[in-house]
Amino acid sequence: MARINKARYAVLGLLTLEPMSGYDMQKAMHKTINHFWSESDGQLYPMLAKLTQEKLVTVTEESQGARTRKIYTITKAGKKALQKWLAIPADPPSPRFELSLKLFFGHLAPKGSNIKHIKLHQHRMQASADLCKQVIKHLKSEHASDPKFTYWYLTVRSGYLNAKVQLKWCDEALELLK
Amino acid sequence: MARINKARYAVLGLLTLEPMSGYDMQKAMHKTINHFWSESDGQLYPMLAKLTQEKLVTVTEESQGARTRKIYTITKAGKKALQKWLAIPADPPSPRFELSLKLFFGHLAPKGSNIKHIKLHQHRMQASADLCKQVIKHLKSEHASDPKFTYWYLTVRSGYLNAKVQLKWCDEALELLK
DNA sequence: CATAGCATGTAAACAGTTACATGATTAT
DNA sequence: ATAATCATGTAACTGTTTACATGCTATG
Repeated sequence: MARINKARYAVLGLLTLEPMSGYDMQKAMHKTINHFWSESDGQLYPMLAKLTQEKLVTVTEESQGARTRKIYTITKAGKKALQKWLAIPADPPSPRFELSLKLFFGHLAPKGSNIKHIKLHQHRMQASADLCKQVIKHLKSEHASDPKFTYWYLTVRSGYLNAKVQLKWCDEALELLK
Repeated sequence: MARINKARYAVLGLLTLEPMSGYDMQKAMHKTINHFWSESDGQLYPMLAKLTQEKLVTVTEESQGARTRKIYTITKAGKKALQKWLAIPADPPSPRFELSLKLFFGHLAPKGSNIKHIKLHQHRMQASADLCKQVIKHLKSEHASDPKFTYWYLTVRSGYLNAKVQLKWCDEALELLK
């Protein structure tokens, strides 16, 4: 079975929101899909170039003085490719939870390090839950009538529930280990 | 900052349980750390060879007739390397939830495909929750007095809670989309 | 005039998957 | 006999991160 490159669809998807530059896309990623998807800079620009070559996006250069921005726009073919991918069932995820891996061998770890790891995780999950809560609030007040609202909401809701249940797990874990 | 190869520590960690062959390790992975960690075959054998070269593990060949098995044993240096890694805080995970990515652009998807994806996810999460439940039961009856018990339990407990909250999310999502 | 942010990209190295290749042993 | 499982590995490809490289523009 051929492997499917998902970075390309993340990029194509973002370009359906509006035409933008590579730099814009970095920021857009952080504002939108960051809870459940991430691409590194090193992937982004080469992917945009590749998609241009494949005619799934087009470029227009916009210059402001000496500086030029390359604005990418998705083509009809690009949108079709995205829609085709959207219909394909997701691969079963192959999980990589470093914390669990460390904890599984926790009896070999130096004293206190397990608890330290869990407290760090707790801190991150609290931040994630707070952020999701904020995003949901923002979505409800600004985008409630948008046809995309339900879909956007569901992704953030998933992030929120995950963070919350991880916080619950942290409490249990700290109780058990102390 | 240098990147840390985690596959090597998964391998070293499994070898602390008991000496085993590459083939054994594949099975051991499925029985133990599969809920939160996975390595492909293509990683495993080269990694064992590499670790041998670095003297973090040793090999002894065991022959049964014409067939030979290579049994790997962790060395003192290997155990030290593992313990050192166990003390290092985990990297913040960079999430890759394909389902969320698809759903985020769900308004562009063909009719019914979003719901199909969620139902598949629901099915997988139910299977995962059931498996975790079974593993917990097994742990409690067979390993309750093992000093590793608490750590093993916590990893499975995390998997169970995650699966459960995802099932809750599936219910909400299906309700919203129907 | 220094600093932060805007803007685009490349190169090297490493990680990871898939498919291929080979052959022995055990159970049906 | 034949199928499943034991057993070890390689090669090719693709994905991904990190660090590097360059230079402009706005703000204090």
